Amino acid sequence: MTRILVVDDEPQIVRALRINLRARKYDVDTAPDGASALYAAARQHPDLVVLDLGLPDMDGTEVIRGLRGWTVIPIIVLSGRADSRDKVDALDAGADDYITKPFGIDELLARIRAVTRRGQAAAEGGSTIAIGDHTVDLGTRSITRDGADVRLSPTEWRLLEYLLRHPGKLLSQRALLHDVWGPQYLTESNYLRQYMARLRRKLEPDPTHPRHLLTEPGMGYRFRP
Amino acid sequence: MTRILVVDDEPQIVRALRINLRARKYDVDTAPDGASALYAAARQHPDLVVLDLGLPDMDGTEVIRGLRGWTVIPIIVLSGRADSRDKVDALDAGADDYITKPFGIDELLARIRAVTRRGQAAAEGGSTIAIGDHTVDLGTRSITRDGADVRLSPTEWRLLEYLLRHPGKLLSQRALLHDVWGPQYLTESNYLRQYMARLRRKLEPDPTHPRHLLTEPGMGYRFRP
DNA sequence: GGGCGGCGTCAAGAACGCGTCAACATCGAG
DNA sequence: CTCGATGTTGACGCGTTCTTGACGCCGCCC
Repeated sequence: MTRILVVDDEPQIVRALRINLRARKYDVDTAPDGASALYAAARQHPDLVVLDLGLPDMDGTEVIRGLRGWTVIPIIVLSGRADSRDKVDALDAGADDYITKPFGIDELLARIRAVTRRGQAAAEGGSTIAIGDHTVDLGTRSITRDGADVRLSPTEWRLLEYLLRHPGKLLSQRALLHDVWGPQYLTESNYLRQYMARLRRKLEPDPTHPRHLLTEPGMGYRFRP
Repeated sequence: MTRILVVDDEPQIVRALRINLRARKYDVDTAPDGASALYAAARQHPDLVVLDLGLPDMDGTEVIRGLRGWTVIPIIVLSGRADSRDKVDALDAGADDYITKPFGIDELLARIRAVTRRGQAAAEGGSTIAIGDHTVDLGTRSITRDGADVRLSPTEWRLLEYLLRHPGKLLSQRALLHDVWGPQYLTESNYLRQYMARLRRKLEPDPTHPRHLLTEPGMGYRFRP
């Protein structure tokens, strides 16, 4: 879950944000001033900071600089002043986005989505799937087994990807042949036997007794996570 | 140098942006409508797009989606409407930032700096990358191997940079050709073989058994840190 | 129990992708 | 103009992958 740190000294705004963000399944921490914000950030490692510039104890850009000294997590600035100077200062200090009060909650949510989406894309892009003692990463198209790489041919990859994208589901031979080889190969069950065997040799601990790449006689195949 | 594509149908705005951005040492391309914007982006590979939502030929969010289909470069949206709905739509379509007209040029510049800084931080992290016994610095475009410099041609640099900016990820031949040579070279796999060989001769300890610039037969290439 | 279809396995030729070499074109500097 | 560096093409050989056929095993049904 995404953890958001809200920094603002006005209780009613903090309350409104907390309610709205929690409703969207975000995890929310709050801090009323700059010092406690820096402390909370170091302690809780939020995934994103929503920061009001008008804090009682220190200037908002100081908080930004304090965070940027050790982390690159996104910072979205709230401010009551639409003054261009403030925006420039905050963004140059390291803020990722700047919203002027009064703002719509849906705009804030959209900007949160934009900022976190970017972070996730940079971090990985694809989740990783465990199959036996192998780790399959569909994003980078790589498979590792205790450090060593396992190489797959293009056809092997297409077949494995189709299986992994429908975990637990029974996939008919026709469906597999259609999506991996194409509509004119619907009867070539030879290929399927051939390449399922290859995948098992490369991925199953005991290829003759598969535990994840299962055969459903007369029907098709199934990937069991 | 950072290359910026400005998309707007109002000549005076385009002119003002061009002058101001050029003064800040940005490289500026322009496009008056959505179709030519998509064409120019595919052709010139800008590092950032400044996009006006009110285009004559197509909706701004359509342009965003068209770009997001193949690239992750930052997109900053300009709009005359402060309507919250428009902001949400644009950001959810894939925009990185949203500025309402009228805006101050210094605010735009600050947001450009914020967005490009983020991209660089996400891409490099430490700016210097080790590959074998060589040290590659993407910031200064230099490579050293125990004191001695290694020289690369412009095309070799573009190819190496694209590989290094996606460490561990499988990069298809199409993607590499598109981003290094351009969209009209998608089938010229000759170039790829030629220049991968050059990079390996210059960077790999044993070019015939590459340890970092790997080939995935039938699929593409991969940089292993 | 015998026939039958589905499945796993092996083997071998065909097709394809890739690395490499060599030659030519282009372009800017001296 | 000459020269060197860089980009552009074509061709060849080798290894991998794809394709195809055949065989044996097993469970199911008649």
